[in-house]
Amino acid sequence: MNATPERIRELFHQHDLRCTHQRELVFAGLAGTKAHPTAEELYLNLHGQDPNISLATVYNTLDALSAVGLVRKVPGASGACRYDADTSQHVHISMGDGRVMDAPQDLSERLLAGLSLAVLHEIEDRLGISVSRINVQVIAHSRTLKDG
Amino acid sequence: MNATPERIRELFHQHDLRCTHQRELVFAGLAGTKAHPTAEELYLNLHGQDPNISLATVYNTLDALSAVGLVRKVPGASGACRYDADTSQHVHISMGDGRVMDAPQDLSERLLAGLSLAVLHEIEDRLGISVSRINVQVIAHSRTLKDG
DNA sequence: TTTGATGCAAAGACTTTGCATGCTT
DNA sequence: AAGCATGCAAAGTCTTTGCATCAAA
Repeated sequence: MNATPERIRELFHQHDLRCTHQRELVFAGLAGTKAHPTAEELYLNLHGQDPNISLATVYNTLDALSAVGLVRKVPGASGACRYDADTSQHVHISMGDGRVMDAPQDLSERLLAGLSLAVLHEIEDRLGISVSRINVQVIAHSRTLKDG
Repeated sequence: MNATPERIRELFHQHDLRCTHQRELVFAGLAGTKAHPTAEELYLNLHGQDPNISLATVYNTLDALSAVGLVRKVPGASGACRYDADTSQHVHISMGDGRVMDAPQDLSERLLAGLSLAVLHEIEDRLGISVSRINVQVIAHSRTLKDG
């Protein structure tokens, strides 16, 4: 999902975001990993490329980007908030240690395909709400030899 | 889901938890609401019943109870962590303002029934992990007159 | 009795904010 | 040139921890 600088500028313009050096770094850094990093992890990664970037800017930028839907906060059960530049519907696998992985795309699709749109509409109607998205999160832990 | 004191003592014993007054209060308080409160909200509720209970104890107790599976942390996108004493598989609806509601039980069941066990097993096999649970979270916001 | 839980306050982790400066438009 | 973003540090929010005391087993 490596976004070119041109593509990033385009995305930012589409969402009325000023295109600053730091924001490009943050978005490119997030788009270039599958690790769903925390703000601080991302900050440490970016620090090599621009030693002046500040953690506050990383937080501010991630906020700005999630406000317009260019990145998403991924709900990990605990600890620091994690971020993902892949905003397509896909299944997250939360490991006990806090790491979050993507499910393989084909399996994500097959799992999500089972969710009934009819039921979602009924939820909307009965509760008088609008559904904007569904998160499916698989809670898992690495398998030991004993597990079956 | 109102748990009697006897039932609570039984549950605690089953999980090798000391049955203290405070823990009973916390569990009963959580089991008696559908509001998925934060630790602080729960603390404020319980404070009326026992003005001596401390926020730290509420946190410690909620940790102890989730460690043995008697309560669950519910992933709300942001802000303070929320808790639920209903540990059955059910769908959570996260509203934009941070509140979390349960989906009506019949709709929860119908939605979850669509999730393919075969796909879950394939996730386990392919990634070499053990799946312990699935969270399905519906992101929604209250409907305004304009929405359609 | 022994062991673990409580309450308090302090420390810690994570995130946001105020403000002067600098960069994007 | 105007206005928003940045960097820094301070403040804020949420959670955990150390320790003396107390209660459950």
